Amino acid sequence: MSEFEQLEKVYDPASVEGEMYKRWVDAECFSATPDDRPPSKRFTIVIPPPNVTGALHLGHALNNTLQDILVRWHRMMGDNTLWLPGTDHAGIATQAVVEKRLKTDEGKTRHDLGREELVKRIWAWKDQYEERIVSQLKLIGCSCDWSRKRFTLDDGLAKAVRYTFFKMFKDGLIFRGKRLVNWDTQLQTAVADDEVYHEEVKGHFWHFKYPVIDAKPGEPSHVIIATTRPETMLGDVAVAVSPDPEGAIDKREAELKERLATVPSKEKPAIEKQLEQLTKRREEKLADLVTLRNMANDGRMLMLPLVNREIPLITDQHADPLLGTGCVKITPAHDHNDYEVGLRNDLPMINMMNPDGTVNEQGGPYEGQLMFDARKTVVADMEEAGLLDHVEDKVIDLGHSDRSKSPVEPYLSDQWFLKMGELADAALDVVRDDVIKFFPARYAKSYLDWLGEKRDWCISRQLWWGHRIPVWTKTINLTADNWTDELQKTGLDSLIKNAWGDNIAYRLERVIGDKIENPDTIELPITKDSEGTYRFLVCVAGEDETAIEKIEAAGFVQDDDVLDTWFSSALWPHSTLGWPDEVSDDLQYYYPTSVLVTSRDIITLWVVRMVTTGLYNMGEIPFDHVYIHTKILDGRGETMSKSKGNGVDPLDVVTVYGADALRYSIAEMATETQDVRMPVDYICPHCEHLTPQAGIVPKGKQPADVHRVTCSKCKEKFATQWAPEKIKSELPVARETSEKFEVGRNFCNKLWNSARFSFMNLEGAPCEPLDFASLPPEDRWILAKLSETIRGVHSELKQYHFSSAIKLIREMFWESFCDWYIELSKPRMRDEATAGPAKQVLATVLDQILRLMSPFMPFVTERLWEELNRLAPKRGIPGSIDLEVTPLLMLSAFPPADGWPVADDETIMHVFDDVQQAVRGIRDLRNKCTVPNKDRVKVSIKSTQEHLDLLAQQQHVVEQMAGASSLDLVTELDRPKNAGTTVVGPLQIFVHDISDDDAERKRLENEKASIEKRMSGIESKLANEKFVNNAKPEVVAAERERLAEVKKSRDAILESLADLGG
RNA sequence: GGGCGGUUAGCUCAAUUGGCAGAGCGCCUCGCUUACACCGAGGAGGUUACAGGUUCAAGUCCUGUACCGCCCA
Repeated sequence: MSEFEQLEKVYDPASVEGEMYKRWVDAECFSATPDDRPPSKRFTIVIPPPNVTGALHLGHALNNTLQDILVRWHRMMGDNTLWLPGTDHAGIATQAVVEKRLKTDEGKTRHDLGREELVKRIWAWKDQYEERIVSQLKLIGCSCDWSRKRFTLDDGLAKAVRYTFFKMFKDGLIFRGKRLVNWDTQLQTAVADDEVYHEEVKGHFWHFKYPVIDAKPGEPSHVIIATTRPETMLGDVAVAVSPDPEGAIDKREAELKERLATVPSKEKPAIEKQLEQLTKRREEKLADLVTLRNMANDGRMLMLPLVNREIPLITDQHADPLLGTGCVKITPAHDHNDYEVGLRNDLPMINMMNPDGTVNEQGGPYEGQLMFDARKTVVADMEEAGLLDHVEDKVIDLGHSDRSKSPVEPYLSDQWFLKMGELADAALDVVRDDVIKFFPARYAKSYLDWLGEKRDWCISRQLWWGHRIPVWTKTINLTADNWTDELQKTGLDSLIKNAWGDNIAYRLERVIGDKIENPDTIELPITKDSEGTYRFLVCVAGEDETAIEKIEAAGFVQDDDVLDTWFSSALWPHSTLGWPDEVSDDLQYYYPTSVLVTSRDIITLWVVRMVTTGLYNMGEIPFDHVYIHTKILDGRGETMSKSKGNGVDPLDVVTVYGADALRYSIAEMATETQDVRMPVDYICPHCEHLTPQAGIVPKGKQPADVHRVTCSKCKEKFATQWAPEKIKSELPVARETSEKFEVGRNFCNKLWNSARFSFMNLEGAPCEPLDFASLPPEDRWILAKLSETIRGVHSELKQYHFSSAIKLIREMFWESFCDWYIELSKPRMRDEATAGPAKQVLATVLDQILRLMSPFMPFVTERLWEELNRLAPKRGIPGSIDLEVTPLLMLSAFPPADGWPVADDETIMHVFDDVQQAVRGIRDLRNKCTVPNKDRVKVSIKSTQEHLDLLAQQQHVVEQMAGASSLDLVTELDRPKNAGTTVVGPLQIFVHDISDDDAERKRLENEKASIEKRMSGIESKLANEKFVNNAKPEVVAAERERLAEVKKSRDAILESLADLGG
């Protein structure tokens, strides 16, 4: 006992983690360089770049821990392994947080600052949070090649973005068009569908009358429409009715009748009621609906009140004859459904809103009012005009911008789009053909379904933070006579002749009214027929400053918009490796990457787009595998998010429990199908009492920010980590954590202590060839167990089954190695005659355990490896289990994929299992009869000679582990007096002098009852002819065997009862 | 409205192809046995959400219902 005494009794992560990480960095363990290893021995992951909006939370910890496990595993398997880190600029999200901060801290808006200054502020924010993010990743042990860290806005990536955009523009894949988008009136930008969340709010359903112009006899003088957004009537262009009201009602009736026939009787009344209502509707409304339909077909017009515009009554399937009056107003520029109706019926699209959410000139007298204010005035005016029929209350599912939390307005605006048709086809094929595999496989469906729709991708955002669209525009009037002069004047002639080089592409759009003609059909020269207003779009690739200067000098103006963040992240797997630079060894060597590790909600946003652009730019898929991992939800099953304030900072977990504990727990949580719930607690900074977060953070999608919390015990106030700096400076900040991480901490401590025990005994451990057959059974057993576990871990990790892999390790380590093997080694270590091989096997097994655990728990294992190297520098069993010992664990070889076949031993596994059963039987008896732990007991086991022979080899195991002073193995035995009795398989066990007859009889009666219950179950199964005839023969045979075993046990119990004088 | 998941012990989750429903935590009993009380030994705890169906046999397959996530409209 010398050096190893310095190991503390309890593992202290803080004293180890920083030192170990530094050691790895100093040894350049993380850096990757192309070499001559073949593609099968390369492993690459590009990190899903965390966005720089804020610090990382547990979801990121999970995502990155799993990547690190894979990366460390492959590195230890000898693969040339690269994990490329970086961050994402996250356009709207980051701009929004900075703007919010600007507002709260300085009361300013972005317009007060101007574009340049705001972008400067965002860069500062980015620098701050990127640093924080990187430090968080390092703290949890991520072995990224930090020298290759990238950011989606850095120069290399900007270049990739411009080249891609240029190529797409040139290939005619990018176009500009009017599109209905979700408009955030506060941030004044379009927001993507995924940035909109829906929330039910209380609203109203206003029923308005629109007068019919020149109603014929028998026709109504007005139609009634209902709307939840009355102000949008200013943009109405039609009213639609059902083209086939009879048919629609008939169809619904038929459906209901069919359901009525099949549903259980208790549900029938509800359907009958619906049928009744349907019949009533047919009687009361059908005639009116038919009249309206006929009016529409006859071209009847309506007078739109307030703005006095004539609009047509039309038929369209969007109008549901079963709802309301069957009439629906059509506002194509302000409603997604109506937009479709507008396209179908070639209706004009009247945009009645300004970007700031006020009514524009189309709203006539309402111009300048905020949409919400216009709602009130419109309703009041309609009422005054006698055109308000009635109002009802209604709950409305209203879309809100995730960024500003304000309701979004559907809004018709100019946007840039990427045509998805052909791009999507290619990306669909690679997944259909299994060139890219999803784990779990079912997620391929999400990918295919979404991409199959081939919806054009809106790539423009009205923001200041991001890659600015590299297109310059100028509008000119051209006639057949002047066009050559005009082009020359602006310098466009040389452009068209391509005199400015390969870095320029242009396109002409003809402007007709507020519509833009399909640019594909526009060609020069201009003729009499094609005279008119043209918009010239010029796209510049790369950073051709000369070209840009010329264009701008000619009066061209660069587009204000920036690209959707996903446009740059779509290029991430190849742009980070050096594309589009032609000479890039990295790109050649490491692309395609091996696996993308991410969460399912990002499949359509990101995975799809990486595949698309990877194929487009590289002609190759970006990764072979996509592993979709679980999501961590809070204790109530809600997604954790910074804005909700229910997230957990991994740093808190690392501080309280240690990085390895965090990683262990995460690996254990990473199961195949389930999201995991994690009840979170605040740790009171005053009294350390845990206050559950669930009771504090309000439920729902749009909760109030939680900044101050009162401790549920000491009633002192503290701040949450998501609170603004001001509050944090006034109140102590509570750490957030979850007891789930205790599991990991305990595991680390167990490992630490089992190693500590080993170190106390390992000094002078030999390393010489050993004859397996001559080893004691526990050695052969633990080595067989180890081999089996190694194989299992490989197999599970190959399928990304992290939880199963760590579970196998846990079972082998804790239940086999600690609970049995170490215990059994104790007496051997004290005896010089047996200590040699015992030390050698212990060192070997511990060596392999550390290697197995290293990818999961790199810090503690590295520290223990250091100690193991000191005490037993040579390990393994030469000729059988050859181990190369390297100074750093993370660079040593992982146990081989096939385990150690030399150690595989089915027989010993079975026999040892039986012995364990016997020991547990005795321990159970001891416990039930409350025998103190210290007391040795006399044990007799009665069985057949065959069983006893096997048991005899392991007599010492039973004696030691069951606390037996002696163990008699006999074929015949009279029941010893006051013995506790039990039956384990073929063994009848007697523990002497621990019971009395009455208690024993009672226990045996209970056992008899339960065993007879089992027996009769099997008997009735076997008595069933159908089972015997239909079930697989091996199943029937297994049942017969079970029955025989159970019968034997029952007989043994009966015998014991008889001996008791029953 | 459509799609994908989920509902199993008090809690968090497992359960290969349909074939004896498991683990960890918590709980109960006992134990500070010289690695570890962040531990050890033992134990209790289940109508697998609900209603039908297929099958010799259903947590697992089929149909429907309810509730919870998420994605897409």
